Amino acid sequence: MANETTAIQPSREQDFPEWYQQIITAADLAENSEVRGCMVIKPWGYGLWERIQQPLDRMFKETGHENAYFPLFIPLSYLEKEAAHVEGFAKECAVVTHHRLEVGPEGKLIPSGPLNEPLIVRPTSETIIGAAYARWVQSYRDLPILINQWANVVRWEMRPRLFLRTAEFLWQEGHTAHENAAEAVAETEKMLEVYERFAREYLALPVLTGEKSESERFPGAVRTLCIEAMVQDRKAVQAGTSHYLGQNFSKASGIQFANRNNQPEYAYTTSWGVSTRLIGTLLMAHGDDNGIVLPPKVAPSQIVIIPVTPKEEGRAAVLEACEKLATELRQLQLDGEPLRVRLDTRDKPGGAKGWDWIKKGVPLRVEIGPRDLAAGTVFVGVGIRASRRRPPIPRPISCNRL
RNA sequence: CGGAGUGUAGCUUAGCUUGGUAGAGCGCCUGGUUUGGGACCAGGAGGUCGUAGGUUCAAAUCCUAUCACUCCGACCA
Repeated sequence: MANETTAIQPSREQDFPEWYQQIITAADLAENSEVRGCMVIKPWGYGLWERIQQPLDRMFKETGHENAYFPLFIPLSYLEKEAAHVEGFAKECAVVTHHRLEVGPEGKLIPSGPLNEPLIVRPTSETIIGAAYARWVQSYRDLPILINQWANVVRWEMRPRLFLRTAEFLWQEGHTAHENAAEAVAETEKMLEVYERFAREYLALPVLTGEKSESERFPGAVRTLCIEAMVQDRKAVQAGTSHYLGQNFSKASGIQFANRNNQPEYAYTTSWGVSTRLIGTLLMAHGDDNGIVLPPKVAPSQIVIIPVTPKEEGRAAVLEACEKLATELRQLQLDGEPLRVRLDTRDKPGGAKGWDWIKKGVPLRVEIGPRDLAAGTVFVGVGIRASRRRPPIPRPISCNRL
C-alpha cells in the first residue's frame, strides 16, 4: 500500500474497461443490481444525474418546451405501426403479459390473469406520445407541440455496462410536432445545439456534432443528428441524439391537422434525448488513475472541508472553524447558485477521508487543522491534481479558482 | 441465440487434481494506541460451500441433473 502511487488498480493503460468498473466502485456511484443489466444508482451517482438534469431542464424550458409524463406501458400494437421502428426495437423489448399473481402448489407465485393485449415496457415513447398528439392536434393552430419528459426506459441489453449500456436507464426524451418540415428540422438542429452547449459548458466535453449514416439512424427517423464525445480509450461515445422524424410517425399515429389551406396534412415530428450514458461518458473522458474527476458545475459537492483533529484537545475549535468556513463559502456563488459545500465529519483518519474525496472527484478539498487555526490558513487540494500537498493559503479564500 | 468459464462470509477469494472438523485478505463490531497523505495492536461477530439427487463409513472436493451468473461473438442511448 505504501508504494502505490495511484488509487485505482488497474490503471487506464493496463485495462481500460476494468479501470472503468473500478472508478465507479471507488467513487461509490452505482452498483450492479441482482437483475441483470439493471443498476442501483447510489447517492453520489444520482447527485451527478441531478446536476445534469437541472441545467438541461432549464435549457429546455428556455427554448420553449414544457415537461409532461406519458405511460411506462405501451400497447404492443402501437409498436407495430411504424415498420422501421418495429425492426429496431422488437429484439430488446420487455413484455408484460399478466396482471396478477396466484399462489401455486409449492407456495410459488404464478402469473395469472393474462392481458388481452400484451404491453411492452417503453424502449422509447414515440408511439404512445404520437397517439396522444393525434388526439390533441386538430388544426395548424394547435402546433407546434413542444414537450419533454424525464423518464426511465427499458431496452433489454445483452451486454450491460454501468451507465453506458444498461437494460433500464434514465433519460429525457423531447417530442415535438410541427406544421412544416423546415420548422421541424430547425427544432432538431436547435436541440442538438443545446446538447452541444451543455456538454461543453457543464460537462467540459469537447463534443463533435454530426449526422448518423443510414445504418446508424434511429429506427424510423429521416435524419439522426448526434453529439459524439472522445474518451480516453480513443473511442467516440454517442452522447446525445436529435432526430428529424419527418411524417413517418405522424402517419403511423395519425397526427393529422387542417393546414392553413384547410387541407388535411400529417405533422412533422422530432425527438431528442440524452441519458445516464452522459455520466459514463463523463467518467471515461475525465477520470484518471486516482478516480473520477468532476467538472465543478456538475459536482454534487464542489468543496469538501475535512477537519484535521489529531488530538482530542482543540477538536471542538477546529470543527467550529470548519463550520464557519462552510457557512462563509455557501454564501459565495458560482453560476448564480450557492457553492455546494460539504463538511466531512466522519470518524475516520484524515488521510483516508482525503482519498475518499479524491476518488469521488470533488473539485476542491479544504483541510483545516490546529496549525491552520493558529496561522490563519487552510490547505487546499485541487481534485484534478490528486497528489502532492499544496502550500497553505491565507484566509479568506476566494472562489475565483473555480 | 452460438462458444468458453465460474458458483465457498457483505466483497475478493484459497482449498477441489489425490474425499477426512471451513481458511485468508478487505469490510464490519469492541477496546486501546493513533490521526497534517490510504493507521496499528488485541479481541469478536459473520458460512445451508448455488440447488437437488447419487457414490461413500465420510463430499466444498467425485458423478448426474438443474438453476444462476460472468466473459467472448451479433444489437444498442
